[in-house]
Amino acid sequence: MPRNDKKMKNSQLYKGSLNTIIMKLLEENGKMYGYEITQKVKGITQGELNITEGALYPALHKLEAEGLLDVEIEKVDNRMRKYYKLTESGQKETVNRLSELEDFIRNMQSLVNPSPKLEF
Amino acid sequence: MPRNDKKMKNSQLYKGSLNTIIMKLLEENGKMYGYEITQKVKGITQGELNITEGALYPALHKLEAEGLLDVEIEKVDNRMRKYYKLTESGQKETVNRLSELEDFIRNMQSLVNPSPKLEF
DNA sequence: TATTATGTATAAGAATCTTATGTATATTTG
DNA sequence: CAAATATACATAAGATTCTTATACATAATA
Repeated sequence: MPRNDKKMKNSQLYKGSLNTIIMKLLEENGKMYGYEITQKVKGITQGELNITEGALYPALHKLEAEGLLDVEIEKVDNRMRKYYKLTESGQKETVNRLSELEDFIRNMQSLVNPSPKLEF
Repeated sequence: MPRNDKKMKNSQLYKGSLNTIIMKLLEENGKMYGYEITQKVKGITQGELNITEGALYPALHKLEAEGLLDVEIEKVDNRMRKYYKLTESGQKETVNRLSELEDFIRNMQSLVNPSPKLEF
């Protein structure tokens, strides 16, 4: 009966990174639909990151409301798909978000793996 | 009049990483007090990450309540300091958290910087 | 025929953080 | 010397993001 019994062991660390992930994937692939994004992320992370629908769809709607994404509905095999792509504004913002992500990763690496103290 | 005018441009990306940062610093430095942690993080990240008290102190209290940290109060220069250190349980958990962080960083790098498609 | 996969959606609640305060002492600056 | 800044802890209200659960619907598979 339970339709969704896949265990999400996603650590709290991923919190806050979903928007950046979505925008990066759209920048790379032109247009994608929600379900496709979840599968793509699962593939790239070898099953380690499973985006839940409860997180994904509200995020997509919000990015659209902010004018960063455009949507285009298609019907494939009698099933609805909502393709999202970056707007011009979204493309510019993606550059900023990716830059922030690089800073973030660099900072986290500095914290976790501090450069060894110089000895003389 | 405004006592706290430092701008926190911290992106949402850091959300969820505070506990891991705290535990790693304690693992590295033995014992630290709250204010010291904020200054250390600011230093390591060259001012890019400023932990707010509103995030830090509740996090420390929670880690203590979970049995991962021990606290020890000292008075220095007539000012109170609460030194925190990892419990045994906290040390074990730190290993897990750091492992999770490494996975997280690796996955984010895979997403942002995908290995180029092989061409023949 | 029942389950799994595909596909989108929302609501309730949890977790984490920002912002704004509050309290107190020490040090530095105008 | 008075005011501002630095040091040091604390909490409450609200925002944001996510998990969990549920809902609906069609296609493919067991």
